[in-house]
Amino acid sequence: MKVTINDIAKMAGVSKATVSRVLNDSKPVSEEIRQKVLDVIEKTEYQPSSVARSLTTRKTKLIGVLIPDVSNPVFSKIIEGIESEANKHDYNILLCNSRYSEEKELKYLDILKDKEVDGIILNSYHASDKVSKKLKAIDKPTVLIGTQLDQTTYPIVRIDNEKAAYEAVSFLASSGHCKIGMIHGPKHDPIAGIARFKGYCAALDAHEIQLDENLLYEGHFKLMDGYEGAQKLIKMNPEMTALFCANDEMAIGAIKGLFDLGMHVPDDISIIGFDNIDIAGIYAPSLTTISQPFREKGKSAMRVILSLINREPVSENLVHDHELIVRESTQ
Amino acid sequence: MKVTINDIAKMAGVSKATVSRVLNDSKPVSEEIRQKVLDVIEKTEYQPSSVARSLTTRKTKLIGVLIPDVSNPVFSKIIEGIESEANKHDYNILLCNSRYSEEKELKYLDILKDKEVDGIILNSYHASDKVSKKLKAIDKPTVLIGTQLDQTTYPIVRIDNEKAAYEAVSFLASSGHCKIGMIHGPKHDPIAGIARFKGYCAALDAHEIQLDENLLYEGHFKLMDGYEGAQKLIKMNPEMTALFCANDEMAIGAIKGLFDLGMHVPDDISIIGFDNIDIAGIYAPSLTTISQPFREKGKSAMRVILSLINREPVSENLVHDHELIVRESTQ
DNA sequence: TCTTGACAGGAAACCGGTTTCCGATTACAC
DNA sequence: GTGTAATCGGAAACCGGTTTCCTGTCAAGA
Repeated sequence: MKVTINDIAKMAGVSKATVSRVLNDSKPVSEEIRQKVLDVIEKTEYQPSSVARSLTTRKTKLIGVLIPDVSNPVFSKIIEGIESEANKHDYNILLCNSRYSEEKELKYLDILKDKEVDGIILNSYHASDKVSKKLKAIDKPTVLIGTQLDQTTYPIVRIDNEKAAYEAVSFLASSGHCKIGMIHGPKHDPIAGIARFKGYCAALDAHEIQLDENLLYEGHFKLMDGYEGAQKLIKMNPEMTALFCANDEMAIGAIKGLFDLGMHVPDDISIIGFDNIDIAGIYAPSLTTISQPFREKGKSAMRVILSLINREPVSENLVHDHELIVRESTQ
Repeated sequence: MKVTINDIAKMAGVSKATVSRVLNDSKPVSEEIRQKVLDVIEKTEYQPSSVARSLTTRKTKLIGVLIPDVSNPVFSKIIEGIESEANKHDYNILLCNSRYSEEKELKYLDILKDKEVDGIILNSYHASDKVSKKLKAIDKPTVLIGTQLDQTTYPIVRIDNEKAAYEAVSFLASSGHCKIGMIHGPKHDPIAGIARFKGYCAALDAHEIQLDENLLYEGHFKLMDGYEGAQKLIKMNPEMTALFCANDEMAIGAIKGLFDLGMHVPDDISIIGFDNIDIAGIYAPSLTTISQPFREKGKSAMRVILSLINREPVSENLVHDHELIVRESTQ
């Protein structure tokens, strides 16, 4: 049977209150008794039950991390950042993988309430009203990563997606391209979908290039979206010389799609991605892309959660730096 | 303030025992009272505290998953499998990322004990005696994935690494290659290190090829290990026509390393990897490799844990199928 | 010497559930 | 009408900690 605080108390000949005090340094205990208690604890390898402790302290040392897809490197790197920071402060990660389903997101929010996590880090895909409402009902320290929620004021950790897209497209325009296509994300995604598209528009505008609906294709960040999108766009616009993709996966799909039509990157067409995932640097041709610090974003989010838990002031809007990384896929 | 079972009891005019019975169907309750209780629960949006429940039931519905690196797709896919199966049965994942450090592995095992998880899935990197001992002390349902631990009899979920490596190298030999190098893993890794190397030896043996120490290079599964290893091997053995790498990352590194020396895959040299990570199919040239079902392994592990928790019999050794996927990097 | 205050440590309440034990009510058989 | 069994629901113990409250002891000050 597991040894409890009562066993320790009996064996040390003290009350369990005293044992608790020794464990937590919550009140002075004479050196003599303290040593006796510590000896017994050592001998029995006693480890207090965090479940019991949580019941009284109302703290679980658990942080719920809700993301759409663990196996997507974008999210797993964020998790890694969160974990490393959490670990430093004795917090643990309750992993919630929504698989891009709103139903699962909502279900997980219920679970997080039930488990009484100390904080929630939300990287949502379906930033819906329902999610927003449920989150409010849970009423725990919450941070959003790359997510926008209406009618809420949770701190947000992000990069300036619009500016980053602006820089990417400006780079293309400055390099002499004027027929620049874009494979953008879905409209319901305010971050990777809308913001990056806005940046694209703004850059065209700044370079006095007319926005052309025929140069646009909507994808869902999957390889095949890039593959099909690139093929469709180049067929409709043989004069297109550059293509901006809202993420690296679609960019690589685009390179493949164009290759299968006999076109070569960057000789025939320049391509820029977004995110700088590992493959981007390894792929042939290596991918020009926007790099964003996923691990750092995770760490920031965790730090904000800690501040919220400790009721320290936090900034509402933590914008991380991005960087345009020029490689072989553009010219 | 949070609403508790006592509040519900008072509002419904019953005892909290009755509320508990309604919640758990643990004893018959008259329809009239049941409805009254359910109404109050609905109205108040009451959700019982899983912390309090865990204290009495001694069950946390938490599964500790200990892996070396979340951001490695190999592991994140396993996690995905675990999560999807766990979710079906109302279990949750406590994520433990050891970052390949034994110290962190041991620390996390302490945390798992402290948190009183219902089960542990261990994909260890340092399968040391200390880990083994600590695991025994925790005394919880445990499953190993791709890990060997001395002096223990935990169920193991795995593929037949030796046979898979044997098939890969046999494929090369049957294709006419007889100078076949290998970039293998470290010797302290009984699975991806030793077993795959053994398979390599066995295949050479079966094709009556002499093992040549000069054709071997030890790496740690990193891209750069493959890059440097391939360059070193080809310089020492210009006659080498095929190279088997213990994982895909090293294989891709090898392709790059050889490319930078002016050699082309597969025209000048054939390369086989291991794992079939996403990049393998996308890379140019696409990689011939051994595919293993990571998600399925995760699911299996979780199923075994569930069986252990329910005290059902389990098989000690769950071997999943692998598959040789022939692509462009071999000829 | 007596009073006062500081301080260590114990008893007990409490956190929010589950479960055992028991009593009250009702139904049924004789 | 009485005895017995079945059934529903309440009181209380319990899970393993933390914390409040209180008591007894001892030292310092008057």
